[in-house]
Amino acid sequence: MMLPKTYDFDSTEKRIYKMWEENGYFKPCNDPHDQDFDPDIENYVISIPPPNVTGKLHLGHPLFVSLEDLMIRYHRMKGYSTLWVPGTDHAGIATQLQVEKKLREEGTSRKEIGREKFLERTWQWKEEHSGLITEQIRRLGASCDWDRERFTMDEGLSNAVREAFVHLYEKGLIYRGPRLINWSPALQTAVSDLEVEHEEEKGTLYYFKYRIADSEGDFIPVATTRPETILGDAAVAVHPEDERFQEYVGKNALVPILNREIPVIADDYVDLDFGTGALKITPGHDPNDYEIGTRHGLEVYSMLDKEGKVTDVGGPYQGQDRFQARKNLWEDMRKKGLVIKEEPYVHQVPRAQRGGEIIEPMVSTQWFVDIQPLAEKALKAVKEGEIEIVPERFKKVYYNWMENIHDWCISRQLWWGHRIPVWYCADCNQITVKREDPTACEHCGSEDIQQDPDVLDTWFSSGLWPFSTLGWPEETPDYEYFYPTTMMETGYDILFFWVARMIMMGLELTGQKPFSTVYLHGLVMDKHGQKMSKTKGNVIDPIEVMDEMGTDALRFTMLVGSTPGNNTNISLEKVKANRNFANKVWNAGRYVLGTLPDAPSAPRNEPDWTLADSWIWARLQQLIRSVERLFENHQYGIAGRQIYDFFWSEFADWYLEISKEQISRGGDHAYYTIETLIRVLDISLRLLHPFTPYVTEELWQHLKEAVEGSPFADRVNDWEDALIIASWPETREIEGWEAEAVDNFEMIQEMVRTIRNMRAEKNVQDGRLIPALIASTEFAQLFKQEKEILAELAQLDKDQIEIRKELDKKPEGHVALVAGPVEIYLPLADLVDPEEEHKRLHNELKQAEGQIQRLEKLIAGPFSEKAPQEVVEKEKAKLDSYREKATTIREQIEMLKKA
RNA sequence: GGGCGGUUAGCUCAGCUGGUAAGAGCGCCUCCCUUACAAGGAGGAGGUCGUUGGUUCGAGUCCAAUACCGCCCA
Repeated sequence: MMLPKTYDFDSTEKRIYKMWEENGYFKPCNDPHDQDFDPDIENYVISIPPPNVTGKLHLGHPLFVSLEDLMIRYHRMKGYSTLWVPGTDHAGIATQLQVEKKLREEGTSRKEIGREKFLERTWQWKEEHSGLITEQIRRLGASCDWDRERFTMDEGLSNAVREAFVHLYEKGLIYRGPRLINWSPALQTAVSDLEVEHEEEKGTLYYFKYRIADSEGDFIPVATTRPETILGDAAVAVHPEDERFQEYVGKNALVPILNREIPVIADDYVDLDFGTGALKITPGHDPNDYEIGTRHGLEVYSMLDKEGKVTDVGGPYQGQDRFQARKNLWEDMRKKGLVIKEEPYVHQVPRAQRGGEIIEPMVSTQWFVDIQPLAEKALKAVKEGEIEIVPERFKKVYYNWMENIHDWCISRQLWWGHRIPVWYCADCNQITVKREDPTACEHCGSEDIQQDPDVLDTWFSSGLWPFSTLGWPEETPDYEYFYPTTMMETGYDILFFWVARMIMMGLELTGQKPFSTVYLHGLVMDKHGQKMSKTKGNVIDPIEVMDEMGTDALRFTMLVGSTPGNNTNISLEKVKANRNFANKVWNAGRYVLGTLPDAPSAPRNEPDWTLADSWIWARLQQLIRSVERLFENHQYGIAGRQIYDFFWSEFADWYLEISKEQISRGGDHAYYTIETLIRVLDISLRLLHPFTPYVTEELWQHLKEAVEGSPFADRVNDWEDALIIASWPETREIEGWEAEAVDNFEMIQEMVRTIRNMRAEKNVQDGRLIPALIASTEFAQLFKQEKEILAELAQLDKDQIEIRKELDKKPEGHVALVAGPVEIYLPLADLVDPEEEHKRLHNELKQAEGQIQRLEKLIAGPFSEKAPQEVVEKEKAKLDSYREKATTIREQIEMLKKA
């Protein structure tokens, strides 16, 4: 069968994916649901970081999918019972916003249609859109077990959420109360600290007078970036050691316009050098002030309502929008002579991660997780090495966050999500917290109970993901066998959102770590390291990329372009280069398949391996060992690059070319060369499979089929039905012959390069075979043996190659070349310009002499004594070869002079 | 304010356990559409590895300062 000249990913990918899935290759090879299940077989489990159920693929997805799929495929080939659990989360805010937008377009709203109807619509929306993202993940080649796909709002996972909530509540780790939280006036919900971003923005610093009560004319100057919050001030604070304001401490100050009396307090939180050195304290609207307020027992005034409008606390400004009130109040204060000055000022503005609206810190009654006890355990698990974090530096970040953690506000004033399992009794005012929906108050039996209207933070449910997806709280077979999971692979940007919370929840709820290793990847940026955004117009759509260049190209780009924990800059040029690589693999495969018909049906003798055979085999074994070591250290990018280099620069560029000559000899040479081609290609495809699954599977299938119909049919007896489940190449011990083979082959390579170089320099026409005279004491034997190969690769006339141990006389009219200790003479008399030759040889001599000098100095120095013997020997050998080379060049120059 | 990362060829980046005049892809220059591949082949130009100091026989790699860029936390 003839393969197309170019790898056609378009016609391949869908077919291959379907074949994998239909054959059940994505399922664990040892499944607790099977008859012959063996609980002792080692497993390897990843739960996917669930993407937003109604989301669309962006470049972050190919990165994590490629990495996780690589880990899974590698371990599957190694024989682990691998399970990759796919799924999506309900993304409370994002999804609700999408549906609300839709409703708006229809001229209605969520409030208008009511909760029940709204949820119906949202489920409908989810059904319509959830297919997209999973379809796209499939397209990336993800080998996850789709039969185990989960969604955070599935029945099972909802039970898990409920169990978690009630468990924590019963343990006293969940409480409800008024606290300062981050409020989003536009979304009309509380959000957690993590969902607020602090951006530096230009603003104004407003200076004004805080008058002292009963002390006409006295005032404390105060500066603020948010004058409207003056309405909620509860104190004026000065530094205890600040002499300027000492006399006022203990007295009262008058809130501008409102004339409310508030105390002047001393607290060393105040920065003496900032602003005026005095601070207004607004416990109801600033986290730091809230803490100071708690310390000093200050009143908490809430001067803004949930829509960001001034409350009755603000007296005359009641009902005004927060920004309007700022203007009006400031204007009124100016009229009263309380304004000192304004100056431009850059300050941190809290904005909603979603939507970018300015977040309003305010006091609100919400549900919280008492996080300290959970954090302690989570901290310990990482500190004691029970959970490994890669790269290691993120451990510090993790510790720092865990050690300064704040209670987690988990209630959201949304409709889309897990409703809080708490019921309030209208009769006795007590609350009922239940795993099953109650029909009556558990305290007084009243049936007049109402469920809390709020839902839980989406991250509350995703924090349970590694175990809820396996069936927890039920002790399912999956949960028992696959939990704890092995690897948590995700972006470092959600270390806190996700990883940290999963560790806390996992340890608390299951009593076990949720996973052994955390691997954090970086973010995907554009080719200049800029964040991709619609406004910058630098967004790359992965779907388009796959359409144009294939999935393997995109995956390989992601994998080799990334270093753990570092951002990855991606550009179409890079993807293109890797598309070319996929095509290279394809064509090398085509070539190997094409050689099979030339193979004799059986060898006559035991194999007599050529230098090239030995070399490529030694290099391949080296590669396998290296890849193994790199995979163990999670250095997937480097591993990929090494495989790429081996395949292209050694296998394709050298061995394939040499094989043509060896096959043309026929007989055993042809037989064993073709066998080597098959073996090296097979192993290369196996190594490459986790990186570029499609092209390797497709090609491997062709290879298998072709070999089955060839004299080598018995070689594929132990090949599995598909590459995806084929065994991973095993590392072999070094047998001792390898180093010499590699050294000798490298000598051949140097010879060939030297001659090619000269051909190019002298513009010798491609295809023109030239004679050569080669002299080397050490390598004459080798060259005689490899004469055909040399001729083939350097385009020499093999009948006119003369190889000698030494020359009694240098030939005239030749171009003289030196490759290491070897002299080469090419009879290019017509092309030789003595002057030019002299210059060239002189340059080479100069270079060699430079090296000699450097090495002599090195060896004469303390290096010889202090460096390991091996390294010293290597340098000495180098020196010798440079000396030889220099001598040869000098002789050649002499020769040239005579001519 | 605390912490982290980056700074290597024109561009984008590798460089794992320090080993000896630095690698890749793209771009550039010369030649070649040879029966695996022009999405290719052969050859070439191009870098005092941000700066300064230190450790070491030996530093792009380890340590310390410093500059610039970026990120996280407060």
